[in-house]
Amino acid sequence: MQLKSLRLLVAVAETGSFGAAAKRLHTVQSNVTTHIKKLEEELGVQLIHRAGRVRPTSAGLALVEYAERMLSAHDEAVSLFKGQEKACGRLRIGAMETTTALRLPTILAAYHAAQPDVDIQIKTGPTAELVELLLNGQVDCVFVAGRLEHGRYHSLKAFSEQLVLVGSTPMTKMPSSQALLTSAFLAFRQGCSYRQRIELMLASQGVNAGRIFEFGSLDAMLGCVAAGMGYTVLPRGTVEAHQHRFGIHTLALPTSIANIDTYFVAPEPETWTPALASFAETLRDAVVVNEPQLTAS
Amino acid sequence: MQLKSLRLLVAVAETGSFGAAAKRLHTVQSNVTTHIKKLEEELGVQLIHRAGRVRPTSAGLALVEYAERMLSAHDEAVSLFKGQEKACGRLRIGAMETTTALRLPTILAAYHAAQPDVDIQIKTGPTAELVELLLNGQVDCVFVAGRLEHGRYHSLKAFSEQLVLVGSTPMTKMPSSQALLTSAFLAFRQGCSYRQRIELMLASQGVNAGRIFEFGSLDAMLGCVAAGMGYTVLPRGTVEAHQHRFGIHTLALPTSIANIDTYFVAPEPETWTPALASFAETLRDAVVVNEPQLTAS
DNA sequence: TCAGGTTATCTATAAACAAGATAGTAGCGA
DNA sequence: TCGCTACTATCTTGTTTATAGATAACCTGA
Repeated sequence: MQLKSLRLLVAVAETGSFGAAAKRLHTVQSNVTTHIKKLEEELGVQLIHRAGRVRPTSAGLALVEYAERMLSAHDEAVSLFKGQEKACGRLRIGAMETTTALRLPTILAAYHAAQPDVDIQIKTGPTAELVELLLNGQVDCVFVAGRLEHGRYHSLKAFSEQLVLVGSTPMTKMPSSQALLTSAFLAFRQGCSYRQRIELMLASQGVNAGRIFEFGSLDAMLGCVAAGMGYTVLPRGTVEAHQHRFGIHTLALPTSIANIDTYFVAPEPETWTPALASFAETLRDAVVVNEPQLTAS
Repeated sequence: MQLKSLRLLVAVAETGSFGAAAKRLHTVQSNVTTHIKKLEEELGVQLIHRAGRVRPTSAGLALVEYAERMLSAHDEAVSLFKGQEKACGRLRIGAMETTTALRLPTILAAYHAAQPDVDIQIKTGPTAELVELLLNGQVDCVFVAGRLEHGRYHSLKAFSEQLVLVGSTPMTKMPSSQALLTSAFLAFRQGCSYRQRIELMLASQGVNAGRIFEFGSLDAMLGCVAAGMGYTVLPRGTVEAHQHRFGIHTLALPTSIANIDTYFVAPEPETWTPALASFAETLRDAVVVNEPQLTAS
């Protein structure tokens, strides 16, 4: 059973004529006859009343209903890839908690305005987890800290963040090693690249990582820092966006530790759905506006 | 885009290998490559990651979802015709009010027990209307009074009914012409063959059809007869089935007027869905039990 | 019965397909 | 780094299938 034959069957049922069906689908009447006949032989049922008025039999009518389901699914699938201008379908994005909170809203708003027919799904998690999701094909693209060395993946430097130390009291210089040792550190769960930076920072101060509490959400973490539970390390922009809600204070970190780049990573562009391609374009536009010195690889 | 290619795509996505997909669908690996490649060219997107693990790209995953919709519709359609033993789908039956009330329940119960997966739809109406429905393909088969002369239709004498005169008082002989003239007659709406019999009966008594009230339902009609509104003519069996609920009385009519045959009419058997074929069989069995002298044409 | 329109059949050409053989490639382990 | 293995891509060949056009058969309505 071929989609071509079913399309002809539907056309015959609708036009009530083999010739008209042939014309509609740009072929000749003899081919319509052949296709219908083949369908009938395949199913062992007469599908079309030929004598007098040409119209579908009960069996034909029943098949037409299924044919319409198949054809509409087919046409929808085709429009997923060949839809002109407007993309449709689904876009699954993986992003770090901080990126989701700070950077994505603007971009998603712009994207949704451009492509209202795309269903957007966001999964948040630490870098390592996101890379895993991408490798498993459970998301279409991710925003992670650092480019993915794995070949056959497309990386685009999306955002540059400045990490700052966040505490509950104003700071003018780095807390003493003693203060750091006795304080707790709050970080995202295992795998978050920011957490590595915390450990790096502590090491640079000659302090071994002490107690590190793990959090799943940004709000919870900042709330706890504000409550004096300890320190954390976050992008400056993220903190500033929330500073009016929490009683928190920041301290700049040394450049070598502070600078952290967020990359947009996705499989090769040849594998992109129009929805993803369009998202990458939206992202590129947004990045160019913010910092013209973008790097693709 | 062919169903065959989509089936291969799904198999590749599920097995994670071209060779395994080929084996599953009883073909060779080179054909799988060709089909997938053709799909990719057609859609302008890479569907399968070939390097390392063979797995679908985001685009491939999206297409697989549509493919599954198409294929399941296809398989369902095939099982509609090729399903062994159990028929499925839909059966649209047209029947007269009296047949529906008196004869169908038994048959439908037997049919439903045999074919539980068939959705049954009943449309009731007078003979002329039912024939119209059948000719238009809006029902799959009908029960009507009299065989359909139109060629290319399959007729089977299903039931023989004895029409009786129904009134609100006990009758031992035909009411007088005078009584008939001053009485109202209750009948189904225009097109009901029983109504023609009423007029025939009145004519045989030398009376012109007087007031005839039209009803849409049997219950309403019998209720009105019981209330003394007038006479009606109905199959004996139908009346007997309802006699305990209404205060009504019957009088046998002359054989020439009384005998009326109900036929099962459907298009040619070649056009039957398994659901309809199975129904015809159930009916034939039921008819043989009741009156072995059945006639098919 | 005839005319007009419609479907079925036939045929030659072109295209598509399936299977097998072979070449190329990535990943793995020594 | 070097094979080894398992996999996909490509090429070839014979066969099947699709297409368009011409023609025959058919039905319907006048």
